Formats: sequence, structure tokens, C-alpha cells
Amino acid sequence: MMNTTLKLLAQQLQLSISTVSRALKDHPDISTATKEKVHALANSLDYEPNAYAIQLRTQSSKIFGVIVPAIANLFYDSFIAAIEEESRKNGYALMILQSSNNTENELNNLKIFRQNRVSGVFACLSAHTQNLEVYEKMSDRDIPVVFFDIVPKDNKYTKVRMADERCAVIAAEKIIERGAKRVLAIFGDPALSISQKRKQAFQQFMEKYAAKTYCTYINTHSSAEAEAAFDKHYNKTQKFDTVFAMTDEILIGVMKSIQAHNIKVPNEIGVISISNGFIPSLYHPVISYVETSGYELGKLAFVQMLANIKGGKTLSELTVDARFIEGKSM
Amino acid sequence: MMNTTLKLLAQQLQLSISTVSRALKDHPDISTATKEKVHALANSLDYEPNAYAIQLRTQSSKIFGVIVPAIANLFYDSFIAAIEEESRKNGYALMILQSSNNTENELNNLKIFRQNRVSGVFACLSAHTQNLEVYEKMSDRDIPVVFFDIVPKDNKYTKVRMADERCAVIAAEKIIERGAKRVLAIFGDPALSISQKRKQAFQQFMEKYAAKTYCTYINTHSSAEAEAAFDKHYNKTQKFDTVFAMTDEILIGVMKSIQAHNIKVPNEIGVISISNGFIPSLYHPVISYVETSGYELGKLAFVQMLANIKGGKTLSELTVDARFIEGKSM
DNA sequence: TTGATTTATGCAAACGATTGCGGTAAATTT
DNA sequence: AAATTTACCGCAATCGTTTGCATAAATCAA
Repeated sequence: MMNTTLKLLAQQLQLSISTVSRALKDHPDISTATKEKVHALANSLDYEPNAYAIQLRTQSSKIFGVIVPAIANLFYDSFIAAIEEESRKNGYALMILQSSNNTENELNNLKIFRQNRVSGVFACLSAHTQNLEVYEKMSDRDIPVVFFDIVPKDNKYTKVRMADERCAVIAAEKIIERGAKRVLAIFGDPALSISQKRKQAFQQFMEKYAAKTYCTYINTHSSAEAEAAFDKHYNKTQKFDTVFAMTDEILIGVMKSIQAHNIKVPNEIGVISISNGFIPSLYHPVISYVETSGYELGKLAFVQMLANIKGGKTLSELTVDARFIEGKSM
Repeated sequence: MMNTTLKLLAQQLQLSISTVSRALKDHPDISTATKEKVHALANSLDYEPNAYAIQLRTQSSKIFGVIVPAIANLFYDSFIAAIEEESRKNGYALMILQSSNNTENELNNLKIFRQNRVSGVFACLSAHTQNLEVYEKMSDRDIPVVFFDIVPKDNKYTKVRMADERCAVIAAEKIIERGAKRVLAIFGDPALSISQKRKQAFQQFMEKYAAKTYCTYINTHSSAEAEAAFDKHYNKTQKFDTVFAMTDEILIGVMKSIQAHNIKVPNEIGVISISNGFIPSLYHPVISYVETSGYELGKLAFVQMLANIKGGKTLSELTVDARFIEGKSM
């Protein structure tokens, strides 16, 4: 079936293309009678403007690009859900590409975005991306970039991220409130700045406000490692009374060990983590956690993007604050 | 900064636009010398073809649309990951929109796809979509649609889905193997065909091959409902020795209750579910499940899409087979 | 040398929409 | 009745590519 175009409508109505175009967008120059006729035919012929023609003409695409390390991730999921919602409201669509934490994929994705002349890019750096030249290239093309979660250090970029230090501090506060005596704190890959930040903030806070609390700090790279680490440390004579898991991944490992040994939470051990909320809700008792909301981060990122598009430059770093969500595990 | 266009290159090289265009795509008409010059300048000026112009001209977009009920879902996540991988390999990009199981959103999304003249659509129907006219509209526009997971009944559509009946039957087999005497089988929303299929297949198989096994069948709409249902049924005098959860959502509810009552798995109760694999791995002992791989479904869907685009019509229903993954819960 | 081929390049018309600038009729004013 | 305004509408250029066809130069055959 032929696609309905302005030309077709114009022919059938014996009008010019320009008149039809104007009628369709309610231009004051066009008489009400004509408008009605045009609209009627457009409806019956199911006219739908060709986005490419519009974009070619107007040089703007109404599409945002999104780069995430992985779609299959609860945190990024909720981030995407948030910007998707907002995009829809504002007449934008989303093009989502994953980098798989691979710099080469990241470059490729950006290229696709450039070729599609997206209106803006939401980017989460892959773990080991150092060279930000490609992102400069986006700016050269006047494509705004809002970095989220894993962001570059340089202040010339627009970025939003979680308040990582705050998260760790809130967790520490709660641990102190609980009156913990011996704490096992498990962090992620020590090469990642997120692990460094959280660990440093946590440790510093504990040393300052609970110097007598005995803390053990360890780093792990996976869920299984966390499980093994917990196993090992829990079998010592001096048992921990509280465990802190920096991520969902770590929490999962810890909880497996806890279930395996049938350890009572929160009586024998208190558990607290930093999470988006889904994983902690899976257990009984429900785990207490410091919330890092991908959803809110998404909302914030979108605000930044819009500001960037409308008002020109917005060179700042915004953070989403964290809050404690009370479960039954502390 | 000005975007580099063919025109710009042509001017600088004192060549015509057509020559430049042909040179860039290695057309045999163009001399090697010219090609080299053109490529050199294109590189140094960072030329990137304008996708919109191409699409306008060629009427094909190299973009696939994807509609899922929710991105934040492990099954759809892995489905998306699979088609994303394949798309990348084949030079396509993905436009992902979520319906939130809302028919209106679904319509809107399809409209966006039509306006963007996507090359094809991967669609998962939202729960209560009955009217498939919109999808006809896609076909009218020669946009192939591959339905996945939740698919229409009509055979004129191209669809891929999990072998729902097989899944249920495999679970039933394992339950019989275990020598279960009393089974609690929990299914999802009875309005969904997936629930109906699984329940019917399960029930039929049990009645045929284990007539003496006492089975209770219930439907629930959420994780919390499943938890409550399990609670209620477990407190009866005649305790169940096996529970079957049709989805992750249900399994989560069941496991909360099991943890709360400190019921021993698999000694006091056997647990089996149908899942993508992530949730069952969270518990100790690891839950046995029948695998439904979103990833494989995605691969299959992509094959169908490609066939559809190249070879014309592919009116068939393909299913991804299921297999049992042994955990420690049976 | 001349006509036939080959090789290399350019012209110009699409694709579908937007929009500044005019144009023409009717309506209104003098 | 002439002049001016107003209300509607059309022309044509433009966005950046692609591509069938024409054309010019170079090579070849005879």
C-alpha cells in the first residue's frame, strides 16, 4: 500500500502541498473550511508525517540516545524507565544501545547516534574508558551529552550520579545506631571509583564516630566471591554481628551463605546494603538498605538534558540523594 | 560546527556530489585516484552520512522497533540483549519502547515506529490487547512484525514463543519423578493465555500420569498474592510436599513464605519453577527450574525477522524448547 | 582519420516535508 | 468606482542523499 503523503492529500483535494501542510498544523492563514476538509481526508487516509523528511528539513530528530553497560541490570533498567517516561511526555523516543563495558562498542554506539542525529545522548561510561575525545565530537556536532552513574572527572561535562559517599555514610550511621561491635563490610571491584568512594567514606566515618567498633573491610569481584568471603570470615571464633554489602551482587552472595548456615537475621546478624530495592525485598526478613534510585537519577538526568537543549550549557554535576529504607534486617 | 555533507566535500574537491557519493561507496565507475582523494578529505573532515537523508531517499531505516511490557524484567532484558547483539551485527539499531501492559501506550509506540519508518517491529502484546488492527496497519506499510512471548492466536502472524506447554510438562515430569504426593501448583493471571496454556498442560499431564497425586491449582496476580496463598495453604493439616511456581514472580512470593516459616528445602518441601534462571540462583539451596531463555527467544525472533525482510512472508509459529535445570530444591 | 567503445564524471530528478515570499480574489474603506 | 486591506492560498527553494541517464574524454579498432 502507498504511504499517504502531503502530496497525495494535496492532489486529492486539489490544493497545494503547502496549504495541506499548514492546514494540518493549524496555521492561521488557512480557512476553517479547508482545514476541516484536509483533516478529514488525512484521517481517512491515515496520514502520518514522515519523520525522516521532517528531520532532514528541520535538522532535529526527537530521538535521544542512551548508552548503558548492560540493559539487563536492575539499576539501569529503572534509569531507562524514567527517561523513557519523560521522553514520551516530551515527544521524544529513545534509542538504547549497550556497551557491554567495552570501549569499542561504546565508540560504535556513539557513531550510530551521530549518524542518526539524535537530539542528545545519555551516557554511562564503560568501566575502563579513558579517552573522552569521542564525546567531544558529539559536542562539536551540538549534540548535548548527559553523563550518568559512571561519569568523567572533568568538570566541563554535564553529569548526574548517585551520592556515593552519602550512601556509605548513611549505612555506617545505621550500623552505629544498631550498636554493632564487629562489622564485616564487603565492597566491589577495587579498581572502580565507585568502590573506592564508598569504601573510603564508610571507613572514614566509622573511624571517626565508632572507633571502638571492629571493622573488617574486603573487596570482591563477584557474587560467588562475596559468598565465599562471608563463609570464611563467619567461621571464625569471633563472629560478626553486622554485615554491610555495597551492592546487590554482594548482597546476593552474602544471603546465600546466610541461608545455607541458617543464620538468624537480624538476631544473629544484622544485614544492610546499598541497592535499588528489588533484591532486598526478595528475602525474609526483608533487608534494610540505602536506596540508590535509578529512577530518580533518570528523572534528574532528563531535567539536565532538557535544560541543555533549551538553555544552552549546563555544566554541573548533580547528585541524587540517598535515603535509608527500613527493612527487618537490622 | 558545520556538519560535513557531500556537498561540502564536492565543493572542496571541485567534484560533483554524485561523484563524491559514488567514490565513498566504492562504485566501480569512479577512478582510484578520485576515490582516494575523496576518502582522504572525508576522513579529515570527519564526514558522516546523514541517516535521515538516506532513509528519506531509500525508504529504509535500519532501525528495528521493540515493544515490551517492561524493560525492567529479566526475561525481556535477555530477549532484548539477544536482538541487540544480532542487530548490531547486521547494521541495525534498536528503538525500544515499553507498553507498561497498557494498550494505549502500545498504540502510541506503534505510531512512533510507523513515523520513524522502522524496518521491522518485535512486539510482545500487552496483557489485554484484543484488537490487532494496528498491527495490520504495520503490514499495510510493509513493516514486518514478529510477535514474541505474548502472541496473537491467529496464524497469519509471524510469532516466536516459549514452548509453554512443554515447560509445564517438564515440570510435571520432575514432580512425578520426585514421587510427590501432594502438590501446590501456582499459576499467574488466569486471563493470560500463557497461564492458561501452562495450567492446562500441567493439569492434563498430572491427571494422565499421576492420577493419585493430590494437586491443588491456584491463580495469583502478584508476588504478594502468591506469598499469601502459600501461607494459607501451607497451614492446613495436610501439608504439601511440593510446590510449583509458574513464574519468577510467583517463586519470589513462595520463597518468602518458605523463609519466613523456616521450611526446609527440599526435605520438607520440594520447589520447582519456570524461569529465566536468575531468581532461582538467588536462594540456598538453589532452586530447580525449567529454563525459558529470553536470550534464545531473541535469537530466534531475529532469524524470523531477517527471513521476513529478505524472503517475503514467513507465516509460522516457532517455539524455543525448554529444558530442566537441576538445582538442589527437588 | 573516423566511428565505436570504454572510462570517468556530471546533471537533475527524486524522497517528503517546511516556510519565506508573493499573488489573487473578495471584502472593506474612501 | 477606485483604492486599500484582508483572508487564503501557491510557488519554489531547501534539507542531504541516491541513482538513471547524459556527456565528455580517452582508448581502441579498422
